[in-house]
Amino acid sequence: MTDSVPPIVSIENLKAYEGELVTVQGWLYAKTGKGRLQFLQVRDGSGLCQAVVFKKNVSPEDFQAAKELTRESSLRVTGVVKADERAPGFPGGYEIDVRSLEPIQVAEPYPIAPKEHGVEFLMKHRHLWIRAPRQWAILRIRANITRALRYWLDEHGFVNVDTPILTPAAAEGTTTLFEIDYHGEPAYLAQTGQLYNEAAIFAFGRVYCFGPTFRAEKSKTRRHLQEFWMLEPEIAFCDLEELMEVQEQLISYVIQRILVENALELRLLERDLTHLERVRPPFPRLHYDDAVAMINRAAEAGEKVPGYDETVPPIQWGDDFGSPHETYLAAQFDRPVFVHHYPSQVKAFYMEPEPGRPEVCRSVDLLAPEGYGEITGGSERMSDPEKLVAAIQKHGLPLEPYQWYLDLRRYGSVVHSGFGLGLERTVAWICGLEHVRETIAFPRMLHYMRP
RNA sequence: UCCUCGGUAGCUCAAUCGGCAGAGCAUCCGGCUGUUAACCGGACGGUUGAUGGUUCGAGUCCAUCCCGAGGAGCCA
Repeated sequence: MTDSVPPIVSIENLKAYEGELVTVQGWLYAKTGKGRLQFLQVRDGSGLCQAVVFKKNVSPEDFQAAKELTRESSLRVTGVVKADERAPGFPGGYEIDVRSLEPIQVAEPYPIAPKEHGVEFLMKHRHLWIRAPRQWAILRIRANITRALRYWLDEHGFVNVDTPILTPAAAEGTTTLFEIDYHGEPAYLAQTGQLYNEAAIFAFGRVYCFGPTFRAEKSKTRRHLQEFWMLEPEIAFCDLEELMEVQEQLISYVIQRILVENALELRLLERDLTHLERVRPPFPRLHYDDAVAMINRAAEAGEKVPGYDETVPPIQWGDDFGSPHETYLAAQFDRPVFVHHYPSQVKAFYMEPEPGRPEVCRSVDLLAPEGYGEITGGSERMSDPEKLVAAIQKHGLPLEPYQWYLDLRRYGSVVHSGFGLGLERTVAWICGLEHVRETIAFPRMLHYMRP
């Protein structure tokens, strides 16, 4: 068997082949030449490892080929796996002592150097930028967050029901929507699947949808995209308190799983893990009344908003929080915090008013720590048909398009609740990123959709 | 939509008071047996975002526009 062809192995599995002859196929991330020695850093999608080409160990042709390889050239290298503390890469610690190599394509000069670049340049080369180690780590974590979210829901009796992306009207009647031509009739890209989820719970009990949503808002901040992915669970026979329990269980599960399964990626991102390790139930709960009092106490004392370089602005009871308010509130806790019972006037029409205190509703937002802002928003839904009709009219919305939605309250209405989780903000928080644009392979931002 | 900052070599940036357009990296050539964004020597590299104006002279000052970044509002 001495003439057998060496196996093609993944870099993440190199360790298992120590001392053996293997082939790795991938792309050249970086190269350092040193006379009769060439260090090749090879990526294959699963990781990155160093391949060492000694002139005396390979044919003259192969050594010359190694010298002529450019960054991002595709290649196969065959050699013996050796443990070496000096070997860079991820997982790292193992390198390939090359015996032969086969360039597949020698790449043209690569525009992205392994050093500092500006945001504009990198975004224009997003199709190439995603090859970089940091982006690789982020997008792998994103994929695993998605997997963990779905896994937890699937294991807890939720049925995945996909909701439409093309919709006839605004679901909440608030935010700006992208309009398209639906065979002569105006239609809109969905900003939420919630109303359809509410129909689905009467068939399946617990459901979730998970897909892209669209907001045509002129938002240009580190927390906003025009197209983002939202996970929306909806649960029958569930009130506000139970809704918060579901959220803290789900989010804690995801984070603890990422800490274990993506330790390598988090290390690559140099993420401070102490914040994430604390994310376990229960999360603190803060009533809107108390939040307002906290903010105004801080405003009076002239406290600074962390990372904002301005003092906490005062707030009137009944107003929604601005970004500085949310950032200040979240900074007062060492884990995500629920803020519940917002004023009804600043929330959507379908949220259940608090019995005996209709000026507030049974709504809840989850604020992530470290300034990442609102990552979920949800509520107990109004279940009484007459109250819902009144709420729709009070918000100045037409009744006719909501007839099917009102049907849900006519045929076996029950207490139910749901929430939406912004995937990109969650990824940014877990990865410790400055901006959500790096949390999705091809972000859609204000006036920016190429590539 | 509003506020603030920015646009100079492929990339990251410098250029004093308005006075010769510069450096590092990348690329190419040569050297080096343990490099980690290697190092040493050499070469190549410019419509200073666009248009108009002020001036003997504009990267620099003025006006308008284009593009980008951060923030506000709104939201996940």
